[in-house]
Amino acid sequence: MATKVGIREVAKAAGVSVTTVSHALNDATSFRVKAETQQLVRDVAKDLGYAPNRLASGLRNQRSQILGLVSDEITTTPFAGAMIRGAQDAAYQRGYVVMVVNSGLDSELETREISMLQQHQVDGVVYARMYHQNARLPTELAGLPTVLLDAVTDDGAISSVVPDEVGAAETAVDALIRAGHTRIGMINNVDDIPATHGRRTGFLNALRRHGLEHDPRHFVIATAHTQGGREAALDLLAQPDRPTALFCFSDRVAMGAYQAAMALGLRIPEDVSIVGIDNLEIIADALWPGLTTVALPHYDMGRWAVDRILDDIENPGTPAVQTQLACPLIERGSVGPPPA
Amino acid sequence: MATKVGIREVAKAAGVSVTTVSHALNDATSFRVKAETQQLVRDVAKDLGYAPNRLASGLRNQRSQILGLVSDEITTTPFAGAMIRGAQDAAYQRGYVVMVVNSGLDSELETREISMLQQHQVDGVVYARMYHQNARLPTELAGLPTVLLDAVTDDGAISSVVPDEVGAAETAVDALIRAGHTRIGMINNVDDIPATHGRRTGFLNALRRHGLEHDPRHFVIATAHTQGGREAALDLLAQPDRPTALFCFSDRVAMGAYQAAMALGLRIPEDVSIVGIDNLEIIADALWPGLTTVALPHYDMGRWAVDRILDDIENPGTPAVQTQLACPLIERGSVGPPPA
DNA sequence: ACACAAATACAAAACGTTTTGCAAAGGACA
DNA sequence: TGTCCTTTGCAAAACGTTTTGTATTTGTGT
Repeated sequence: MATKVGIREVAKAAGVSVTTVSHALNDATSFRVKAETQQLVRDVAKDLGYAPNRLASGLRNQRSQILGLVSDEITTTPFAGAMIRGAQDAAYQRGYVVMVVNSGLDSELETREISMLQQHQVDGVVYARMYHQNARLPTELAGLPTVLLDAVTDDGAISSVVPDEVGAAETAVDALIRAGHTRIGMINNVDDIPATHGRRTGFLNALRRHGLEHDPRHFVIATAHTQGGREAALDLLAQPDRPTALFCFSDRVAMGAYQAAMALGLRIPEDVSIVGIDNLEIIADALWPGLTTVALPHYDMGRWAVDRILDDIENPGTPAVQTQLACPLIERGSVGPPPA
Repeated sequence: MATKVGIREVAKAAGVSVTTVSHALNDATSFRVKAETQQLVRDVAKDLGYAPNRLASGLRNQRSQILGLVSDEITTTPFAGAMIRGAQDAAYQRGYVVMVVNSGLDSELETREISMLQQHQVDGVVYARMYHQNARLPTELAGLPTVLLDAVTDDGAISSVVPDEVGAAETAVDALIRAGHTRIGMINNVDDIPATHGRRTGFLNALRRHGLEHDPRHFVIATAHTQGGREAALDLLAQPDRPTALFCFSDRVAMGAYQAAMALGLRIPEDVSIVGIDNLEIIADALWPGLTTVALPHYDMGRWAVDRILDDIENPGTPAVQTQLACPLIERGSVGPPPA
């Protein structure tokens, strides 16, 4: 087993001093080393399989090249996975690496975990809330480059990235309108969260923009899971002049709508069209026919967040910016023209 | 903004030397400091909000207190989330923190990412394969405490943890038998992976153990997603002496079985009972009635893996061990007695 | 009181880098 | 050939800890 190769081993092998090696490797200050020497050093380093010890360089530079990612809830949905992957991809491309902690709803635990991150001298942290709510940032994070993911602050003092909820809803409803529907129902969420309000106004916007009028009887509120969706859809579809299309708060709700349609003997999309939001592949792809839905950009939000942090690190003092990311339509088989 | 507080600030504030502070804080070597002095130092440290710089201590101790987690595929299912959470929880409890990288199927990228982890001097890595296959470990990992998660090596030279696939299948089928079923069908996966074989033998075991005979016409193979399950179940349930219960390779397959049953006008569980494997809440909870299924212990595997690594770090040379973790039955509403 | 042992605190070195201030070597011009 | 300037290489300090070897204090027994 080869003894550990550090910068001094490289220096010895190349017949130069460690200073020279350092300069050759970090070509920032590289007018101090002759081009061919630099090349030599690099070759030797590669030959020896040299890799810098980032504990040491981090200590010296006061920069760990580590980003923290604190998330409240990482399980139960694939969303967190996509977000982490986006963050990690972006970090990797810029030479950083991501430390993940998650604390559920235990905010004392969260505090301690943030402290761990700080002990490791993370250069910044993305603070992700899975349930897209207005959140206040833990005070411990003050002074550290931070961006909020899937949440916004009231004061706008810190950058944040969230899905464009109203745009998402408009996209979904537009798809229905484009297919020819004029009587469109919506099953919304009961919870008082940004998604609820955003998707409602998106729904109304789309209707208004196309000059369609909104029948309040076609707007119902349910708990945001499959069972809630089923019951709500049962209500909606049993009405005499039932809507010919349903815009559902989420894919899980949409799944309930499928069940209701099935129970009522209505075929999708021949008798009723359905569109959801989330693009939970595990559901949208599994339903029959496949569910047309609008994807939430978790991967992109993860990328955006770390890119923003790294920009801020490299160029401190950049003013905070609040971003909304677009939500693309994913077409499968659940929307068709309205029945004649 | 308070200037950064290091060990020397604490020392000055407490009126002692930095050595004393260090000894007081890491009570391992603590016969060298008087108990009350130790207490004093600790109080002062807490007052000042002192937190050690782990870059520095890691450098000195040759121990970073960081674990790497390399995963091939982190998105699309909630499994990875549960696994990460398990790993992170266990790590946190023992004072460690987890660095996550994921590389998809790009093995060259994986190599570079592992190199990043090593540059950060991770003390160990859990190498997770989401698709439970026999895997060989990247050679770069040699010499670093490592455990395989959801995969095993041929030579058994390195510790691993996987679900007890045959036990999982037995548990699922037992539930059916206990409810009184004697004609039980299985929809298995086509892919040549451990899960496929394990669940098949578990199925056969359970039948044999209860003296039930296995009707080959009640055993079908399908691609492991909803559509495959639907088609397979359609086959199975259209047979004249159709099985009264179906054991499905996965929850997604089971979802297909639901669709088939619905299409054939069979009620669940009155006309046919169904059980899956995975406990994908997003599906199992959403189906109607809820799907009885067997949970895959991803959270526990994550925990087990890091606990094993940390044991190995604290006590090097412990022989490798291959573990299978139990898979508990999660009862919902999809199994009942067979129709009269 | 004295010597000796035990208990406690301290200064300094080390971990692997980066970077600054200097010294040496090389080249050009007079 | 000598001086001066430019180019290139080196030694040493610093980042914030931990730990070893040693000095100092405190306490005990005679």
